[in-house]
Amino acid sequence: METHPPLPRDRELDEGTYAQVRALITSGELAAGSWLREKTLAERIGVSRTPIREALNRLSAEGMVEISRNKGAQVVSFTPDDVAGLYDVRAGFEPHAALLAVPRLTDQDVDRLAELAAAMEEAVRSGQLDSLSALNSAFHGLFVDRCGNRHFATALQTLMRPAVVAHTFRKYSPEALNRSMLHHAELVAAARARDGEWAEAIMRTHILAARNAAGARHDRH
Amino acid sequence: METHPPLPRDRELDEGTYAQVRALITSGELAAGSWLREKTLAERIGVSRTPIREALNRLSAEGMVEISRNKGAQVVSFTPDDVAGLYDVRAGFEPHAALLAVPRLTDQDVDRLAELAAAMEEAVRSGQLDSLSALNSAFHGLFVDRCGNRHFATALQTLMRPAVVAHTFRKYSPEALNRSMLHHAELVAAARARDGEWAEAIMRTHILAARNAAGARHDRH
DNA sequence: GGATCTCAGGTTGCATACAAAATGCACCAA
DNA sequence: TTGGTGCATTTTGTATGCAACCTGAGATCC
Repeated sequence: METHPPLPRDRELDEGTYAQVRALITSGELAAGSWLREKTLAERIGVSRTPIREALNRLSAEGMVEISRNKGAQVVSFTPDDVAGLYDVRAGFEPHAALLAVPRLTDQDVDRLAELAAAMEEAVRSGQLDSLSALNSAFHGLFVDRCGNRHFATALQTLMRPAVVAHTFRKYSPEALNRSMLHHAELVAAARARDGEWAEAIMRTHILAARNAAGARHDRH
Repeated sequence: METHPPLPRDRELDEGTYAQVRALITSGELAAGSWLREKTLAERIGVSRTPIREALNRLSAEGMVEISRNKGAQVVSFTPDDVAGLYDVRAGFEPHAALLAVPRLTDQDVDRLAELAAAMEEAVRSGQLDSLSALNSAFHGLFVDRCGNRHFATALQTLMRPAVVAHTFRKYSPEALNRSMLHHAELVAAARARDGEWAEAIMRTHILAARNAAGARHDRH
């Protein structure tokens, strides 16, 4: 008996409801602070409330949305101090991840980094600042994924995902934007040389520069 | 006999399905690797499958359980390398959390730390090694919670929660166990003096000692 | 005898229905 | 006008039913 051919319509479920809701947030379609109504999202994505609730719970655990009991979920909004804290912490964690990851990178990984860096430069040239965020988080995410420690990776992703919400390249001056691209290129070079310490150093530089570019310097208390 | 010392119920008390499921894991009642059947848990806790599913999703996002699609959830299990990696990362970042947290502690916070440290010593004296894990994670969690950076706190908790599953004081030698208690006492002293740098130093010592006591030394490449 | 197929049991994924809680607004009184 | 009160609507929280899927045991075929 030949089996039923699988209905060829499952392409719309790329990665599931969770990814779609997250995309609505990272794309900026749902701004920081806006409410995420279960029914609205359910109709928009075309599923029932149940998978929406699961997605919101997961996003809440990851820090991208905040849920108040019996009141619903809203996209996290950041005080300037939150943003500053985020950069501080990233400045602490991500260079360490780079140090761990670089010696483990495959040649394909390095090529992918180069590809992403090139795509970002192209995006800057053509003024497509919106697509930068996704590329940038893929670039940084690769270092995190390859750090060789499962739990460090998930913790770091928990840390970085809300950063995507807060981070916008639109605040950058042309000069800062250019410097950021140079950092990416140098990270690729360090990766290609499999020099973890070099990567660690430039990553730290990169994040501290970003902290300034985003106007997120801390006032020392 | 007095078997009810001030248990760590400062956060959400047992109200909440999530907390109850987590308690089953942290208490060791559900060992690493064992399956978490939704129906079984639902009957055991006395709710329907829906809140159980939400709890499992959240625990999955926090790294304490692993969910395979259509197959169910199981308590996360650790390779020795995972455990070693966890200690490495904690050694890197928890001392920093202590440095940030100590100047912000209230007097009540310090009293709570002292209370927890005393409860742990009592547990050691009476051989109740099982209750140590919960007390210990409450103790460390307080430093993390008070570090003054929301995102740093959630990331570190994501990192530490699975560690609770892996961490067992049963591997400790009596000597190591005793040293660990002394570290806690010294952390309380540093906290009472509001000396962040002292706390940072002893916290780092504490974690590196724990790494050895748990037999989780890395081969550094 | 060994491998494959079929089917039954059980488990998860999703949709729907209902209960509980919160919000907003009209209305009333001071 | 202003402040409070009660009701109606909206929204979330939970329970339950059903379909899809995975797993394992027994039958079947070579």
